[in-house]
Amino acid sequence: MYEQKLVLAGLVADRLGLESEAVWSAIEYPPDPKLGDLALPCFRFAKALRKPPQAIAADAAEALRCSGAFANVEVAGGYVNVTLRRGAVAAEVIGQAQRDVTGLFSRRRHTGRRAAVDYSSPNIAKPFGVGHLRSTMIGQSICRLLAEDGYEVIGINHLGDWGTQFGKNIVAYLKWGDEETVRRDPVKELFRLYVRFHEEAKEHPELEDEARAWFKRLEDGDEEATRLWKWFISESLKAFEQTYRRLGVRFDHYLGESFYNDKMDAVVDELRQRGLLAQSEGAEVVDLSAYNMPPCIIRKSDGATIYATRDLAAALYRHDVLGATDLIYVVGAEQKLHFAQVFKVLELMGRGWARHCHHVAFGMMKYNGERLSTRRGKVVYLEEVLERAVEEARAIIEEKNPGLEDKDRVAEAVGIGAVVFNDLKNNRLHDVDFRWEDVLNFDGETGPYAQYTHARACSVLRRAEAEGLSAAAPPVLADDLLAQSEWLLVHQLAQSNECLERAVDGFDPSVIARHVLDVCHAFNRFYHDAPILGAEGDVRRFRLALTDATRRVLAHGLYLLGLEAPEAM
RNA sequence: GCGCCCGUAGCUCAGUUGGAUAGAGUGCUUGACUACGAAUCAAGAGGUCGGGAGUUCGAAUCUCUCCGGGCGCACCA
Repeated sequence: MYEQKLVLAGLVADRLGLESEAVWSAIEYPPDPKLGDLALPCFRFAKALRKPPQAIAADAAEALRCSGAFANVEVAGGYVNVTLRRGAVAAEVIGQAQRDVTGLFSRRRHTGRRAAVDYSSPNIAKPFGVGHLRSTMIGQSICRLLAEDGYEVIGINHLGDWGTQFGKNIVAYLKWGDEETVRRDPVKELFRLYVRFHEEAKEHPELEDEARAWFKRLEDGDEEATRLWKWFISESLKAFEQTYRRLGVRFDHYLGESFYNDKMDAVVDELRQRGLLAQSEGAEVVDLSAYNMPPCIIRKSDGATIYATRDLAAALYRHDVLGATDLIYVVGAEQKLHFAQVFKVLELMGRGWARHCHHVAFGMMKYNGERLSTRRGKVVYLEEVLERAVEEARAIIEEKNPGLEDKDRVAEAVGIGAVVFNDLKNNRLHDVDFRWEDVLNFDGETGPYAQYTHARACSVLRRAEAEGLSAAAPPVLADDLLAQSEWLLVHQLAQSNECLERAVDGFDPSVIARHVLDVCHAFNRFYHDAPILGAEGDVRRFRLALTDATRRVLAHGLYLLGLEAPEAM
């Protein structure tokens, strides 16, 4: 649709003496396809041109008609409604999808930029709950979206691998744990020990002192403490990586908080040199009152650094060492103020690139309306959610398609697809209340629906191939040979690039999820409305090519969301 | 108290950045498989876009105000 809009904008801009960009951004889609395929409301030009909108619309329509570029141009009130040469446009859109789906989605606007995306970032020795799915899958999808639009992407897992909690882990392990049990199920066992620590500490507060002492030893490089700490990390990572593999998630770097331990002094020194550091209530802070924010604490009153210091060091590392031009943080909305402070301090440190730092916030995951809290042991394990969803998928396959090959692999793809899609389809910022019924629902606006539609298209194409029919390059049909449902599908496919742009600009995978659903709906409607294999000649060739284009767009859209697209299910 | 986010159908949510008659899914009622896959499609009922005021040709969208919910507001991350 991009080409068509360019042509329209250019013609109208020339005639009216406006900027092409201004016309372009005014173009929209009519509410009813009977009105046309593109619409240009002329109200906003009235003031500048000092003419009534109707006259402007008439003038613009005249220019469009003369050009002969469109099938039909009508004026309705202050609107110009344009009907495209549908046969030609359809062939072009389908051809594009078949040659290179990526090209249908993206104009690669950001080549030459490198984005460091910080996502997932679970805490070591704590369970991977459903809540972590948000950062993980939103982050993963954003990585793919940015790469699609030309960015070079670096995915970073900023593991929570440092802090006083490790003193607690060590104490609890030495008192109540054993190597064998930890090895068997590291995360669950370490977490069990951690929860027990908190329970026992209520009765025996001296445990807290012991934990602090052990963390101090860790900071001082004590051999025993370091050994245990490293062991906890490697065991936890094994478990996390298993989950990441199931989800199809991968990182370029695992750079945990501890990685920046030796990089924070430089930050503090620079802040001091620049005169940004102030004493306040015994702590060293950057005063941000001029920006209507509380001070950013750099050093606590006991001299220790804090997470803002660490995030500053991490940002500098990502920019200076990793060469990132854009820093993306996929972290919960509750940390909004923290990131606003960190970005502001970077700016005050003279880092102009601070304006390319983005906190991609998302709402909280709740369960029965309550906040999930690992500390209080309130967790829904992600592995359990995935397992139940996969079981559900397997049961449905047994019922509907017992002869399917590769049942296990497909059940895995569909079950996990349901969970992931459910998390990506809505506005990031909404809090979500986790409900089993939502996750285990495979009908309607769901991942399995999208996967099913894809498999259905594949199925038609398989049959076509078996009959020796080609789905390659579509013929150009006469406009009136195109059924309404066919055109609506083409029109939907053609909007892929604007969806990608909106998704990238807003760091919002849900735009793609919605688009995938819209394509599915349009395809299924077309599928019911028009026989594909039962048609003949050019019409059949066209419909097969359209089916093939749809299949490609769906597979790619699902990829951008991090879902698999099985060819049968 | 201050700041940010959210409020649209019974429920979960879209709404192309101020445009035409506010749309999906789900649930409910109903129709379509001897049919290229029914994990599908179609039809119906269901709305004071939280309330009120303002801005203008035009507001779910922008401004103000009130109500309701969430999150944050210095030594946890």
